[in-house]
Amino acid sequence: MTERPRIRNIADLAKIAGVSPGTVSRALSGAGLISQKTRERIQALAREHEFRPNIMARNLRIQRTGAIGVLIPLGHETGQHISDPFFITMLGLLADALTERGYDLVLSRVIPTDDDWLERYADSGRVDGIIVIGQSDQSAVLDRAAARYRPLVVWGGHSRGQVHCSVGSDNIAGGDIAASHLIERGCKRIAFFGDPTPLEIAQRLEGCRAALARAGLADSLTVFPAHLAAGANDSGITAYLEQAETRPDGIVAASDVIAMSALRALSELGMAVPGEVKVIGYDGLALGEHTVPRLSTVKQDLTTGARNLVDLLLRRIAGEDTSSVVMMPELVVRLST
Amino acid sequence: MTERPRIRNIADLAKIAGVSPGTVSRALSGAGLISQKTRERIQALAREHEFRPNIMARNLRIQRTGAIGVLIPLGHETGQHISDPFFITMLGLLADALTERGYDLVLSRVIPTDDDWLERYADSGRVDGIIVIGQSDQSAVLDRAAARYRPLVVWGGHSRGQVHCSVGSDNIAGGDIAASHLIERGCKRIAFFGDPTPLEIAQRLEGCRAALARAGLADSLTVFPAHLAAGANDSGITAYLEQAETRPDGIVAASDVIAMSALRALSELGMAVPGEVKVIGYDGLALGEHTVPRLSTVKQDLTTGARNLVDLLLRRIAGEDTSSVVMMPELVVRLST
DNA sequence: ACTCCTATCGCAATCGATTGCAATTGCAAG
DNA sequence: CTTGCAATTGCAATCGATTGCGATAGGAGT
Repeated sequence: MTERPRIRNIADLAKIAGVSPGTVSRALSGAGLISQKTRERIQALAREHEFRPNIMARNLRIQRTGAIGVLIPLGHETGQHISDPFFITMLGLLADALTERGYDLVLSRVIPTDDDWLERYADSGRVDGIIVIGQSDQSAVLDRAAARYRPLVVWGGHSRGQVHCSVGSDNIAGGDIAASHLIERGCKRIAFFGDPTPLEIAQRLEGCRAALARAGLADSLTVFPAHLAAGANDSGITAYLEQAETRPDGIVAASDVIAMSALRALSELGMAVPGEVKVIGYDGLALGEHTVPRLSTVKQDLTTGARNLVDLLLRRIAGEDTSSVVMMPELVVRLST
Repeated sequence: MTERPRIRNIADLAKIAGVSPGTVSRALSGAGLISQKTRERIQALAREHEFRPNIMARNLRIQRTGAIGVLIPLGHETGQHISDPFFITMLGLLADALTERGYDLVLSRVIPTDDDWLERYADSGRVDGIIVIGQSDQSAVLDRAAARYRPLVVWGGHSRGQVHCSVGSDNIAGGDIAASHLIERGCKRIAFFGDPTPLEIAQRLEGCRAALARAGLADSLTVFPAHLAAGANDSGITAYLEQAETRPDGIVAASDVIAMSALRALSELGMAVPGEVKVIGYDGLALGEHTVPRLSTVKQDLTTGARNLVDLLLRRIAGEDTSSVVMMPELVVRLST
């Protein structure tokens, strides 16, 4: 309607405005020494022509992509979807936190087949920094990459001597809280449902053990290595619960999703919750509000967790050196215990 | 260990190799006229020096970003998380399909405050194409954007006269299937749980109505506008079910998540499922396997859905013109009906 | 009116890879 | 040994925005 020649780049706009490309750049980027008048005039012109500076050119010149990679390693269970509601919750929170700080979130699922998937990704130059959700069984890989590639933070557990910067809740304390709660409720035969291959799960189990030891119930603990992924569990859990000699009166699930599977299995076996068996989950997902019965759980504050992840990452990108953050989990009592 | 001067760009490598930058480019990009010998020599050199061409420069020259934007508009329920397991399932499948085709997936949550969020995003130049998950109540916005911006596909319902290219299941047929199933099971007073503001939900309701009309039960349908988001429902659903005069004997839920809330509410009210009330969900998520009782549902094949989305989008990027795809949903009978 | 200073603006190099076109090399045929 | 042709390689422009440095214009001060 206005002009035929579409404005494709900053130079075109400069021509129309009768100034140099540099001036247009300064006018549009906000900062820079430039007079109020010309700035407003050029911005108005840009708006009128619906012109937006090319981001790729900007990225090249500025030497940053404006994107953060979020990686989800699926080390301990190949071939699975990200069916865990935990991920989406975290992902949504990260998306918010990153958008707020002006970054895009590029999502990549990774199935670690070799030992340098992380370093390859870091060197690919597609992102300015990396957030890894969950250590899975890749702690060594994470440590190696962190030694060389600075802008990297990880959601997960913290262990002594760990090189990479992590954010997560105190899994040992969390496991302790869960087990202690069941003990208070009178449980004597406690089972832990979860595969302790990933670091975090191992820590939760460790906390469990500690609580039981304090109560003199150390040898009453049984461990069933249920998978984290929804759906992979069910027949196994049912079979496990059917063995009368190991039938527990309290279950500490390594995640809310596992707890959910346990609840269903118990229901099908006709075992009352919390009457005969008490069940407590881990994570504090919204999901737990909808189970039958509502799920007691150990809640991690994922909102501040996501905020911490982004905060630490951006500080690392800025060159700062940051140390890991461990948050305290919190008991949420609902109706399953 | 080898050389001090780190190889930062293609020119450095060229110097070392004793060739021109152009030759290095050709050697590394795979294609291009170049002799076997030099290609292998240069590739070996690149590997040795751990050199990877700068992606941003490549993007600028090639005029493509190699990224696809996945947008999730949250039009009808502001301030919510993406707590819906449906999203994560779809997201995971999309991530796989896109990675397979060499694209990155950049995730953005959008809370539509104005009418041109989509066009702004499209013009931002950050991505080569856009996939929108769910029409929400933004059909008009989608249509307007689609008229101008080609590489755009949408997961959701299809309606006559729709401009944008969509992939989704036949929601009308799906609603029909759900209601018909309940009718076959002997239900007389059917309730639809779901807020029909989004197009897809409205279509499911329409299908429901059609099935009831055929059975002569047209005026027995009640609609409760439950929110899609988990957690927003519960008190409302319980209150609704407590009103004796409207107590249904069959519930068609607009999503599996809503169905899950319904199951829990029914359990708390002491109403047996499927004895007193039958419940059927919609989506076919893995989640449904873990509810008590296991959830009957109308399943959409999200795997081929995601594949279709990516396929159509890439063809649109290539300049082709594609029309919408409607897939047939499928009844999955479990134990809640 | 003249000098000086500074707030703005223009110029041109730069980021790093790609690619059309021209030049060179190699090889084989005559 | 020379010519011809084709396979490789080099050259240099290009993608579009940013920014340090130098130039200019405007105003202030005397």
